[in-house]
Amino acid sequence: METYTISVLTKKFDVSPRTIRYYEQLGMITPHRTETGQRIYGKKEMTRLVLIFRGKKFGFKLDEIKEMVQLFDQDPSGTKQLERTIRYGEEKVKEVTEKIEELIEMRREMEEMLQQFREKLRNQKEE
Amino acid sequence: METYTISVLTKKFDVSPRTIRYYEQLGMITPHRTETGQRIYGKKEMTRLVLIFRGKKFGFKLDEIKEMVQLFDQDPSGTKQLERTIRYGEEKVKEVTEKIEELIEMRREMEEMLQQFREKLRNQKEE
DNA sequence: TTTACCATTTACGCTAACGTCAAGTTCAAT
DNA sequence: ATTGAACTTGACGTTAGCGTAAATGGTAAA
Repeated sequence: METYTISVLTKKFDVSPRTIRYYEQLGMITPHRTETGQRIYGKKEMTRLVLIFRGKKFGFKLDEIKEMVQLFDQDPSGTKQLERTIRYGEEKVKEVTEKIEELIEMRREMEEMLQQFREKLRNQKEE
Repeated sequence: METYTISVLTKKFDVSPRTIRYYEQLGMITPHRTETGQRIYGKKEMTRLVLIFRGKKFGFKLDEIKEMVQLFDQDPSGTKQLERTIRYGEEKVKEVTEKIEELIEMRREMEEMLQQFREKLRNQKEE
């Protein structure tokens, strides 16, 4: 079984140890410990961290990310729990879809302006 | 010519006056004033604010947004300036494109997990 | 065993992006 | 003319997300 120390993670994700411990403090990850108290991170923690940093990249707040991570990671068993999870997940998918659409619109507008600048540049060069 | 007071903007964008004034303090908008000192916001400020709030939605920091807004709004005249603006703009478009692609990948993964949960739910209901 | 590094907890510090008074001015309606 | 809402400028307060320093303990190689 693959395990990592905290220093390995700081290199893998290019963040400080403080950052990793802070996420633990918020209850987003729960690494095991050696007898002497050193943190050991397994595969589960790794996948969580990947989700966390991806979430951060898109401007989600840490407590939003915490919700999402817990949701997609705790493997709900009860029927009620399953249904709740699915509903929540569908909403999150919808939110992401909206973000995507707005970003596409944003890009369209940016390209329009760029096009105008390009034409202006052509006109200037002709004279 | 359409103009607005600050209270109209707070309703339009659903933020506090403090927020609007803070953006002015950072030099992101520069509303005109009446003789008594009241701020008046015109069309130009409106479009800037739209850009600002859109940027915020995607997790850009205010000073990043400031750069982008100034860029696409100052209508550069010199040939050198134009070329610089176009290059910068193309880079921003590229960044946005990457964000879009990653978000799409994220959504794909979310839907995969959801699909697994749905199947699990079906299996539970059959028993 | 010493050197050098990696780990731990505790705790105070810092910046961004506002919130929240306070104290005064102006506007709009009665 | 008065009243109340909306505006103004300070200035201090707050929260998230870490940074950083201090004091201490474990570990691996020479």
